[in-house]
Amino acid sequence: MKDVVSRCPIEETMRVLSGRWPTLLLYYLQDGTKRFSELRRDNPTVSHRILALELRKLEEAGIVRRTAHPGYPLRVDYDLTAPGRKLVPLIDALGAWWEHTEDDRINRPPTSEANLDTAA
Amino acid sequence: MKDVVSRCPIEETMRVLSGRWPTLLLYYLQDGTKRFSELRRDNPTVSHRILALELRKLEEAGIVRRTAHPGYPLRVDYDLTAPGRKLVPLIDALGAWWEHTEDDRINRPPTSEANLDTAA
DNA sequence: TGTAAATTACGCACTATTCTGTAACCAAGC
DNA sequence: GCTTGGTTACAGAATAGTGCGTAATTTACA
Repeated sequence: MKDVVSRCPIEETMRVLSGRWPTLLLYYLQDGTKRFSELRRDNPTVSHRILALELRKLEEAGIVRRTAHPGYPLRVDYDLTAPGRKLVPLIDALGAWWEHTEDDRINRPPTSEANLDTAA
Repeated sequence: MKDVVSRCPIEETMRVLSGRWPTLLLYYLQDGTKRFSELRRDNPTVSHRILALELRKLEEAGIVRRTAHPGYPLRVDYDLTAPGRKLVPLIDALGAWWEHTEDDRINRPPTSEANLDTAA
C-alpha cells in the first residue's frame, strides 16, 4: 500500500495499521514500556529488520514513542503515546466484533431476498 | 500476510481488513447493494482482478454477500451482511480517531519523562 | 593486566516470497 | 460483436527474511 487513493482518514489509519504487526505491537505495548529485544521475544517470528521498520512507522504516525538512552550497550524504550493509548480500545472492539459475529459470519444465513448463489 | 501468528481475533480481523481496498469497499457498500461494475466506478484505480479477489475475501469472511442473478449479461450484486453492517461504525471510529488525534500525533509532545532522543 | 568476547539496537545488501497489475480469454444471449 | 463478471497466465513491484557489520562498555578468563 504505497500511496493513498482517497483523502479519507480511514484509509490513512489503515495505511498505518495494515499488516500483521502493528496491532500486535499495540497489544504488547498496552502494559507499558518495552525494549526492542522484549518486543522481539513477545513475537518471535518477526525479523529484527521488520520490527525496526514497523516501530519506526508507528513512531512516525505518532502512535508509539521511541526513547533512546545514551551509552552502550544500546538501550531503547518504546511506549504508546496518548493517541496510541486511545487507539487500543478501538482495536479491541474489532477483536470483539470478530468474536461476537463469528456464527453469523461463518453460517451466513440466507437473510431473505433472492439468493441464487454462484450463477451458472 | 499469508498465515496467522497468533490465535487472537484482532489478528484475524486485520487479516481481512488489511490493505487499501477492504475498508473502502465497506464504505461504498454502506449505502446499499452495488454491482461489480459500480464498485469499479466507485474506485477507478482498483484493477478488475484485485476487486474480484478482495470481494471474494470479504465474502469468505462473511462481511459481504454475493448474489448472482441468472442469465446474460451477467449480473451480480454485493451488499453487506449483518456482521458487515456492524463493522461499519467500528471502522468509522478509527477514522474519527485519526482526525481527532491529529495534533497529538503530529506534534508529539515530550510527555514528561527522560526524552533523550536518538542516542549518540 | 591484557585481551577476547558478549551485549543492544539497529543499518545495509542480498535473496526469497508475496502482492498487484496487464492482457487475454470465457460464457450466452441480444 | 457487444455486454458482464470473472479466471488464468505471466510480469513486475513491493514486502519480508538472512546474515554481516558496528558502536562503547562491561564481563570473562588466562
